[in-house]
Amino acid sequence: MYRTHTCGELRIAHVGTKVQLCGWVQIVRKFGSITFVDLRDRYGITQLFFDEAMTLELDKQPFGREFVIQAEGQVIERSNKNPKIPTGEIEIAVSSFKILNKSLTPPFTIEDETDGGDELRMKYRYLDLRRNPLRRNLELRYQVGRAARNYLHEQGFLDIETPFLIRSTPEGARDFVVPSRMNPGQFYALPQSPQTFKQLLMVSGYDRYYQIVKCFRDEDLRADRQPEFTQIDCEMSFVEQEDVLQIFEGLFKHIFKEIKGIDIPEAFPRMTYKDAMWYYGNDKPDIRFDMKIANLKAEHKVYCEALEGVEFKVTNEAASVLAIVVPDGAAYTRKQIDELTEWVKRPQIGMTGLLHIKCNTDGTYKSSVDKFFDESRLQQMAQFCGATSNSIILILAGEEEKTRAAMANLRLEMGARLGLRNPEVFAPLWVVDFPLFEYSAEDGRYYAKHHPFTAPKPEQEALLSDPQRFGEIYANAYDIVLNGTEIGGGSIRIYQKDLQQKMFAALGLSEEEAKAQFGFLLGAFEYGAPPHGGLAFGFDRLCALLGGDESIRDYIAFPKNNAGRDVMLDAPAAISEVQLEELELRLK
RNA sequence: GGAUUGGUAGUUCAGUUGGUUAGAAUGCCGCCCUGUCACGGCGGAGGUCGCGGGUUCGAGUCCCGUCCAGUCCGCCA
Repeated sequence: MYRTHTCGELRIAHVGTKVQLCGWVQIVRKFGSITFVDLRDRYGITQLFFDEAMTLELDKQPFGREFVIQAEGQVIERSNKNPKIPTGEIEIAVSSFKILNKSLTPPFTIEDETDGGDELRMKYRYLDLRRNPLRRNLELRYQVGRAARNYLHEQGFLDIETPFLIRSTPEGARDFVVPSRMNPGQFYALPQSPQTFKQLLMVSGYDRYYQIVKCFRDEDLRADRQPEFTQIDCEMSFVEQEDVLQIFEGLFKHIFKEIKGIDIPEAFPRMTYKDAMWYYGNDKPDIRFDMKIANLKAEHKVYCEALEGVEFKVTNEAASVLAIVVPDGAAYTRKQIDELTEWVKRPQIGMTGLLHIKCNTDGTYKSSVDKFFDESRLQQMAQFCGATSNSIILILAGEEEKTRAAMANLRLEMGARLGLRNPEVFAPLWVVDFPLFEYSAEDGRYYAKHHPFTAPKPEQEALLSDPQRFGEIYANAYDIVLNGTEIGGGSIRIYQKDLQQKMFAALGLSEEEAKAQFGFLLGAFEYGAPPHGGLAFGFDRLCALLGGDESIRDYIAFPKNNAGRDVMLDAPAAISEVQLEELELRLK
């Protein structure tokens, strides 16, 4: 037996007990002829006391940080207690010890606030994972997964595995591909999601399915995007959108209750995609704070009459003129406004300028466009924006999509600056009624907004045969959004063969292509496919948000860097000539 | 594919207008210390300033290229 207790469990009540502990040496404090050693495992830290005789034993061999040791001794009450740690009232009077393994000096400190940079921490991930913050994150991840499984189990869902080696499809993200040795020149693809499999399971009658499952996308990465990531993937039969929203709102509330101890009794707010774009500039509004966008002008249509009949090129030539009201902003200095202007002019935002109107406490207005707008027009605009006294109205003007995206970013930035984006406040909502298609001007065609298996609103099915009106079609597709992050999305699916074929055709797939790539699904739809729908949650993102972080990297035990590399394994890497030959991949 | 920030001791960073022998903190090593827990005191070792080229009497510092890392845009149905 190596140990009788962990390093986190001994208390004053254990005094007198003979114990054996194992763990890593956090720090050695030599104090003349006696020695203190903090011994660490994932449960905590316990202080070991080496008296004069034991210190002499210690000094006989190299000993230092991160050595793995086993120590035996009696639990004694400390003469100087440490209230900062749970085991701080006791220590172990070591009577014998054994060095189980030595350690090099670690390249960074194994402490909550480490001195290690990101790159180093990634390279020595196994050391980084010894640190409390990472350990807590992985424990949180486990608990979130457990809560989800418990809830879904209670709701009668079955966890069914689906294959990782599947077929590449053209729609959506790039696939990771895997060459097949037994089928030279042919490739598997790793799934971007188990979408078609879960639909087939519905056809097979498994009417409530879920899986916490890895998905793979070969696209460029971000702080919240990894090439392999985990989804809580769910699908249900004989449901309408309302049923799906109810079940998964319940899942969400259950997770919040279990993980954060937060009760959310009321139903989540719902917002249409149109409203989200109109009032927040994107389809994942952060509703922890208000600051809605005022549409003075949108898609060349003027909504605020103050803009009419003014010889001002910037607003006249813009497709959109959007504004937000920043409370207490009337006192902004020239310097602050210039800095905000520079902020919106950064290439990532890409605006050419920022207009403002100060709404002073004395009822007067001072703006950067006084030359063009008289006092009454400024007042009219302020009223339109709902501006209160002592605020500043920030205005962006330009091309529709770009301006809307820029205003969404500016809104988030101002919210952050005003401290309105508290990570301990959670504001979930459903965004519903997504458009079925999204037009790509670059490719001159429509793409599925969600995916090609999403059903149009039933009353709009007929429009599928009229490409001129694709832009008008909406879907029973929905996202769940938390604090400005999309953490899940889904839809009611197509379950009739004819409709699915029409959808493929609308997306530019010929009948042959559709049959070659999705023949299995079309075939299945001929054998009694039930109406169904579902959704998938981004598990990594959900965990990061619950942990109060933006980046998902520290919620994944072994993540990749932003170039998709595993710097610990140094993967991806070249493979041998023999492997290349077996796979018939060698360039001849 | 693009924008941007960074790369200097094991680590985290500073390094002025281009100018003597490139610094600090921490870690590491040695000595001292019987109640520490961010222990303390004294001493010491530790550098191809990412790499290549250029400008210059002289480059950590300026220029060009390149590699690596971070953030963002494009991309991510």
